[in-house]
Amino acid sequence: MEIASFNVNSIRARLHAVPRWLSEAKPDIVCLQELKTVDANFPIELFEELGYNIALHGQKSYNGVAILSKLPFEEVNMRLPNYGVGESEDEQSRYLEVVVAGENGPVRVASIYLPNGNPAPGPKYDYKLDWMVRLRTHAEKLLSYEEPLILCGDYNVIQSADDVHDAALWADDALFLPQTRAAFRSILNLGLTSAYDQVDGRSHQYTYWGYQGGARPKNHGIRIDHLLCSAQAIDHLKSVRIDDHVRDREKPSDHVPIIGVFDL
DNA sequence: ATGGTCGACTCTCGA
Repeated sequence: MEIASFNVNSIRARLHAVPRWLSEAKPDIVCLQELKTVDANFPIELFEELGYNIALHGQKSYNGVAILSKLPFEEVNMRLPNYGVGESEDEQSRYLEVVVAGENGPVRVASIYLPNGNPAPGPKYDYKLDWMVRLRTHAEKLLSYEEPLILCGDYNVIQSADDVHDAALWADDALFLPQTRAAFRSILNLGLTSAYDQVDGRSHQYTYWGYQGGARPKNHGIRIDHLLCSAQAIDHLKSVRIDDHVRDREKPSDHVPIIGVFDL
């Protein structure tokens, strides 16, 4: 089973780029982020024609997540539960979770668009940190099921200096502040492994290059898109890749897909 | 010499 994460930066601006990549890569499950549209304007038929079932949690203008799956959904859950942290409801569309039937039992997959948090400090940064606490609490609950679990998404976290071309330039950014990295580590420390880190002998590649200042040709990128895996998932991981060539095509997203191949 | 980000949406904000 091939499972991918792809922040598309507006699904309607990517009506060529996303289907093209899907028809080449043929992943079984794709977690999309930053749809930037309501469900009614999502191009459902385009992806159904490629053989996908679609779970949607859109929002006008900002955010929005979806999961495309060749396997039917056994369960679909929108929004992170509040767990008594921060605001009363998770009103921004940033979390969608499904269960599909794998060959050896259920596989739980989530599409996550973690808040950016800039400028920090400030209310947006507080929202990011609160959201990370809620995600941690929820991940702890999901891990208790002892199932293959893959939390895919744009985490908006630069985990280490190896994941950025010039750490000094990002020192004060919400994606790289020590508090952000500590919150991310505490999620990993529950027992989740980033699929990419599991593959030996690879120097860190990036998953995002901004549109400004020739970031892509200069390779001024960051690695912020991850597949976080439970033990029951990581034990079945065969390979991981980042399809960074799609960043050089016409009208690209600023992110590229990351794909994990699992024996599940 | 000029312009040097893009997307959604009213034109400025978010990333």
